[in-house]
Amino acid sequence: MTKRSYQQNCALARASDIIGERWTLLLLRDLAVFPRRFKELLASLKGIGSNLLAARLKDLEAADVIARGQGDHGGPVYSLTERGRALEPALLALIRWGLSYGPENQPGDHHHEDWDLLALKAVFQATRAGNLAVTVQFASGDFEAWARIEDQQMTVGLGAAEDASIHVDATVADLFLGSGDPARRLIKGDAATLRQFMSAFALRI
Amino acid sequence: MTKRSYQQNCALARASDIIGERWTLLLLRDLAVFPRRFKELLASLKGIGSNLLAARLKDLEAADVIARGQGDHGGPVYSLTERGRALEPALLALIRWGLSYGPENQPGDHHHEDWDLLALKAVFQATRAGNLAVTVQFASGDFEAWARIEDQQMTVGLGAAEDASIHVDATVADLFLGSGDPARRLIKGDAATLRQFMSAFALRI
DNA sequence: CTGGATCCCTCACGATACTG
DNA sequence: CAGTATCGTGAGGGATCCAG
Repeated sequence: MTKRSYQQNCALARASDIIGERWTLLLLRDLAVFPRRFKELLASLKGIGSNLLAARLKDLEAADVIARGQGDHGGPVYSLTERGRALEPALLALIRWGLSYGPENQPGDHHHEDWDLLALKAVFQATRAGNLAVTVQFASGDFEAWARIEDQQMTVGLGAAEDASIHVDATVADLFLGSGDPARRLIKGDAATLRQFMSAFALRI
Repeated sequence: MTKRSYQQNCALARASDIIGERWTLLLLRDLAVFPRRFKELLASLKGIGSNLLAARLKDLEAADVIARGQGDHGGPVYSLTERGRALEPALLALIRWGLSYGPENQPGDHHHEDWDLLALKAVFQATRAGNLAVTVQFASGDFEAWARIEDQQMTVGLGAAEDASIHVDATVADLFLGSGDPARRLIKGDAATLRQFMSAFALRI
């Protein structure tokens, strides 16, 4: 397995050598939200082929972008290293650019609710957050995730957050792109705070 | 020419559909500094093959990322559209990440001085610039470029800037990575201002 | 059953030759 | 000079197989 390289002494070319191959950015997108196992990645990256996924994981691990750990179930779990997490600003910048093509769904497109969590982070505007401190719990079907704003920083994650003061019966897309008053999604918490939370994001940039 | 797509309703996947193919980011890197003609791109992207370059240019033009214009010499010249320029933050973020692998040259790597102009923009720190307003002219061999700081913004370009108050006999790499006192590169201008200019960049982030 | 490895076919890539 | 045409090669994609 001899890796192909652009052979250019340029930071962008070096970055492209590592994360520029097909599927790699999307793979890192998934890991940016939560550690994943092989099967989950295979399901998320529809069409990748298990051999290619294995090769990508191996290369990224060798490049110190991801690490292979041990999950609760005993099997391997992949997560970002520090260097991998350092990619997040670049991912968010690319997402912002991609959003300029509109959030519209193309017929036949796949969709995972998890992806919207990173998109949400991409359109978060620290200056709009003020001194807001809140954690919002999303739940819809088998999708369960949270988003927290605190100290003008935003963090997201999968699963349940114990400190969530607001619970909505919605995915991220439901809440931000759905029709009607978002407040009707509320299961628990204050409608005004939810509005304040939502106003911290600029869907159109 | 049916384009391959990830078919995911995700901004990052949509961005990858457009600028995620091999060579594309490097091609846009070149155009981000200056409009280019076919031959120049072919020379910069060593190894691309003229058919592939032609295909990439066509796809990017169709996606409204680049535009094909007419140069002084009568031949076609490619430049970024507004949407292409909107990619710059993402390019700079990727460059910053790539820089964490160090600026060291690998044996056999190609290098164009132009690439360092974008890298310089990537490590520019507005907060360090203060109220500095200066244009620095680089010249070394057939390389001629300028970098301007004004209103805590930085711009770069190829060629000569009439308003350059500082002239150095150096490439960007010479000035920032070269050994010895940078001031000895001065041809015209104030050494203290040059130091101030250089201190507006954080090569290590 | 999960986490891969192996195989094989196809297509995108890369080099070169050629044309307006 | 700016591409187009052609073609060999290797990476990608899909299915299947194997080990823990």
